[in-house]
Amino acid sequence: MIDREGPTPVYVQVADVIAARIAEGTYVANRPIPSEIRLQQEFGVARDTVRAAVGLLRTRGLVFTVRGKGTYVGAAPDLE
Amino acid sequence: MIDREGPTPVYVQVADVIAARIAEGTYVANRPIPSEIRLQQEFGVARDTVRAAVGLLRTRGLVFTVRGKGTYVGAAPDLE
DNA sequence: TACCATTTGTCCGTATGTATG
DNA sequence: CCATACATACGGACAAATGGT
Repeated sequence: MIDREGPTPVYVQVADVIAARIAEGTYVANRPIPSEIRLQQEFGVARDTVRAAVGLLRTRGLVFTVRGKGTYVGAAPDLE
Repeated sequence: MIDREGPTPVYVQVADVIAARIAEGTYVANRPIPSEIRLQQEFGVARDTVRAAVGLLRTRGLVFTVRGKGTYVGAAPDLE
């Protein structure tokens, strides 16, 4: 699932997979995606890499993160 | 008790000590092992490290964890 | 009901060391 | 040298479940 030989960085590949799951509806709006630990276990990558991937998605506005809770699909709510 | 110089990661050493205590009967089946805070105090390690150690034991099926309660010796009950 | 202590779950930031391209 | 990636380890903050007062 992850190609370590190709030119695309692993963290970008992980981000792409998660983005695809969001697009498919595997990960649903306002629902959390798996935790960093789960993701690094599933993809077999380091924490560094998972965090870089999630950071990318956050930059793209695909997810937002709430400290102590998790990372959610969608745009960050103004407040609550 | 913990060797930070050797090749064995600290979290593996902690896991080994806990596993030994289970084998010895110091920690008893269906009874909780000390909390993460207690363990990090005893071993002088970070919570991160304790959680990695407990995670190992969980993978080995030696313990199971219930959020808000603790980590218990034995196999996880199906339901209750 | 409300509050509180304990415990685990999750994320954040940092740091060190190794290795590859 | 630098970016990427892995592994380990530290410390902190906040969230949520549990159980008791």
